Amino acid sequence: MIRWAAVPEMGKQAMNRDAGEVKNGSMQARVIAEMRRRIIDGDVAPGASLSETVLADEFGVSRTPVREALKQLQTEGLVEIRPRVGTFVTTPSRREITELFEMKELIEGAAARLLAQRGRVPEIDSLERNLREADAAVEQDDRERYAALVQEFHDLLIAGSDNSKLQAHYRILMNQLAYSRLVNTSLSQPGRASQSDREHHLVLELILEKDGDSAERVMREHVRASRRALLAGLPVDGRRASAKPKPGLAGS
Amino acid sequence: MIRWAAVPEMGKQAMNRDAGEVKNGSMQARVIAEMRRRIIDGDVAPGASLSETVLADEFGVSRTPVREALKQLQTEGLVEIRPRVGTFVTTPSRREITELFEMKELIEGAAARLLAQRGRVPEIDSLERNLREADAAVEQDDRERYAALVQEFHDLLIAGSDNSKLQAHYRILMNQLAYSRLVNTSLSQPGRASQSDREHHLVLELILEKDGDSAERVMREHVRASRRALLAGLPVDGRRASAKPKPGLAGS
DNA sequence: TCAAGCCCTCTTGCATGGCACAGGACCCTA
DNA sequence: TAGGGTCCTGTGCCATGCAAGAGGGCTTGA
Repeated sequence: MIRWAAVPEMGKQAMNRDAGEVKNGSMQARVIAEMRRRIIDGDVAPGASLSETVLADEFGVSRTPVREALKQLQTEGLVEIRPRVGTFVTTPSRREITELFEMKELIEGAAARLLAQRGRVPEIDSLERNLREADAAVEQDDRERYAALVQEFHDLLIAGSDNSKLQAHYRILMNQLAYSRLVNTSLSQPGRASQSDREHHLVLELILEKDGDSAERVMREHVRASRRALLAGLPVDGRRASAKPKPGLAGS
Repeated sequence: MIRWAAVPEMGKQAMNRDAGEVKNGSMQARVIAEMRRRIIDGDVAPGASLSETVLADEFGVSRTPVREALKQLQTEGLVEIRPRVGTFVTTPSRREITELFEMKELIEGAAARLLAQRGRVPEIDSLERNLREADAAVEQDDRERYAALVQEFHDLLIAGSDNSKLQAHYRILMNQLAYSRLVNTSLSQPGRASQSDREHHLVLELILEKDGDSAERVMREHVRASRRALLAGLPVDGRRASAKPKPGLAGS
C-alpha cells in the first residue's frame, strides 16, 4: 500500500528524502511522523488525551520537541490543543465528514480533469496496470487487495494532476478522514467493489479520450457513490470507525 | 522593545482554523498573527531572513514562542525553515502561482455551486449589497475601493459555501498567494474592473437561479480571466508583486 | 593575484526548570 | 446528607542554557 510518508510542510520542496523511513535527524520530525501514523491508523483512540510528559518519556526526548510536534499536528487537524487543559485526538463530527467528502469530490474531480488535459503521461500507464490488477482482485473477491488498489488508483490520479498544491491539500484531507481505514467500510457494502471498479474504468476511459469535463463529472459522481456506500456502513453517530462510542459525550 | 504594543490592531479576525474559538492570549498566538500579517502585507520582503533571536527581542519574548510561531507559519506555507541555517519568507515561483490559481478556481467554483444549492441565505443579501457598491465604485473609477469590494465578494462567496474545511483551505491558499496585494495588479489592466464587475453579476444571477452547474462554470471562467489579467501585469520572473513591470513580456 | 583550507561566529535543535491556570478531590460547615 | 469553598495535582506556557551544524571570512600557501 502506498502511503505518503509524511506531510512535513506545504512549502516548496515536496519530498527531499526519497520516501521510506524518515531518517531525518530531527527528533520532532520523528515524533510527528510516528504520532501521525498512530492517529491515522487508529492506534490511539479518538478523543484520547496526549500528554506532553508521557510522550516525551516514551520517545526518550524532552517535552520541547513533543510540544512542537503536537502543535504541527494541530494545524493538520489531527489533534486539538485546549490551552491549559491538554491535547486530544480530534474526532470529526458527521458534519465534518460530509465537508471532507465534499472537498474530496472537488479535488479528485479536478485531478481527473487535469490529468485528462495532460495527455499520455506515465501515471496513465500505472492507472491501466492498476485497473488490470483490480479486475483480477474483484474476480477473486479479494477485498483487501482491492482496497489497496483503490487507494493506489486515487493516489495515482492525484499524482497525475501534476499540481503540488493540490496534492498537499489532498493529503491533509485524507489524513483527517483517516481514509485508509474507511475504505474497507465502504467496500463492505455488497456489490460495491465491482461497481467501484466499473466507475474507475469509466473515469480512465474518459481521461484517455482527453474529455476533461466528463472525466471530472464522472469522477465526482464516483466519489459521491463511494461516500454513500461508506456512510451506509457506518454507525449512526458518525464518529471515526474505531468504535468504542463514548456514552457520556454531549450530543452534536 | 515592546514594539508590538505600538501596533494598534494586529489581527482583525482570528483566522484560527477548525472553528477554534481560542481567543488565545498566548504570546505565540500574537506572534503568529503579527508575522502572518507582515508577510501577507509585504512588510517583510520575500526571501528575507527571519531570525528567532531578533524576533524574540523585538516582541519582547523568549525564543521559544517565536520558534513555535515560525513552525506554524511553515505549515501554512508562508516561511521556509532550513535546519541549522535559518527561516526565510517563501517566494512562490511562477509555477506555484499557477498551481495556486488552479486551486483558487477550483474552490471558488465549488463555493458558487454550493451557495446556489443553499437557496436564499444571508450571504446572498450581502453579495447583492456588495455588487451595488461595486457598481458605484466602477462608475466613479475608484479602483482602490473596488479592489476591497472584490475581496469581499470572494470572501462572501466562500463563507456562503457553508463548508468550514473549504474555507480553511481557501484561506491558506490566499495567504500563500498574498492575494490581497495581487488584486491591485490585476485591476490595473485597462477595462478589467468593469469586466470583473460584469462577471460577478453573472455569477450571482446564476446563483439566484439555483443553477449550480452554470454558477460553478462561470465562476471558474471568472477566476481564469482574473488570473490572465494578473499575470499580464506581473514581471516575467513571476515573483511576488514588487511592482516592477518589465516590458518584454513572454507570450502566454 | 588567486585558490584552498581552517576557524570563528551565527544559527537553530534540544534539555531543563519555573510559573500560572484548570479541574477535580477533599474537607468543612450547615 | 448536601452544599460550597479550598487545596492539590496535572497541564500547557515560557525562559534560559548548552551543543551541534552551516556559512562566511580570514589566513596561508603557491
